[in-house]
Amino acid sequence: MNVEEIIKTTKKMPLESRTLIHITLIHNKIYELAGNALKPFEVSLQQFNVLRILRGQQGKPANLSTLNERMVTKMSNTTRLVDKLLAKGYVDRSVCPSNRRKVEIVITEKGTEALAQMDKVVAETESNIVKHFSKTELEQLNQLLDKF
Amino acid sequence: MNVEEIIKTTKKMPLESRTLIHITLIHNKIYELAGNALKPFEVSLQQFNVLRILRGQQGKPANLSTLNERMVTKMSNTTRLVDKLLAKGYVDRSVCPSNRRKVEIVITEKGTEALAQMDKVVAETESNIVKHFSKTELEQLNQLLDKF
DNA sequence: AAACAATATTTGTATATACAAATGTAAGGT
DNA sequence: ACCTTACATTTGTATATACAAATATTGTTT
Repeated sequence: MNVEEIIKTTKKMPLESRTLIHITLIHNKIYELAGNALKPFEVSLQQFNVLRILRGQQGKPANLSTLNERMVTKMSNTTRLVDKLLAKGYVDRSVCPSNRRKVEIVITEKGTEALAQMDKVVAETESNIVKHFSKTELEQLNQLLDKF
Repeated sequence: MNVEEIIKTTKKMPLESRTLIHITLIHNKIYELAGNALKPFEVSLQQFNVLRILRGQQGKPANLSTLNERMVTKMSNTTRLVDKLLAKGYVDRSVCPSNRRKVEIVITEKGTEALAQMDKVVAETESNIVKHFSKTELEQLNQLLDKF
């Protein structure tokens, strides 16, 4: 990926700025490719993430706030995100009996099956995005990224 | 930045996935901090980028499509983005005399002045984000990111 | 020159996200 | 029991972005 070419500049920019623009460009690429991979399933990346979190619960229901703290969106939107998954039959939602303020969300059989399919295409896309990296380079990259 | 802590997982995830989640988290951080820095000026990051592109033109007007190809948004939204900057008096827009399909956008005096102020806070924010990196590390990071 | 295709931008609309306020429930103090 | 505060979620609304279609102008073909 050639930063200068993409943003069509010939000027030398400060290394700090270049780094941050670079990250943004890569993020856009990830977002676009993963989004495309998920398009056949009619779920957004965020919805896919929710499904993965729910699977990680291994049957144990998750509250909205639990989902929310593991994601990057606002609470109010998490509600609506779950609405979408509910409409597709991928999750169930019920009021928590011990604390009626909370809701309990679980992934359904249908959701689990769909998720397994999604995993395949997403994993493929991920490998494709990092295909130019050796294992050592990926490790180096992760160590550097940890410094942020 | 501790990926596992942020997304609250104890599981070991594949290095590929971890890398991409990492990038996403860093991008969110950049986006949030830069957005906050620009809030006092009431411009979005995208609007800031347009102003920078226009300044880079050094007086030469830019078409909408020129702006658009240097950005990450859709053409139709570039139109509306420029509308906002126009409303704030930061840019001028006129029909191109030689080809009336095109529009010519230039940054105004007011826009140039505001941009100079924005540059300061954004540069500060950028330095702050990469403050844990040495010059050599930033160079290494950029080389690795080029592989995407 | 009329008809058609290509280019540049705009408009309409659906979806996504951010922020503030409202709702319903639980817990603690008096 | 009543009042206040805190908690968990939802609703309302504004702004941002994506996608498709519409408009206006120019260039090309016959």
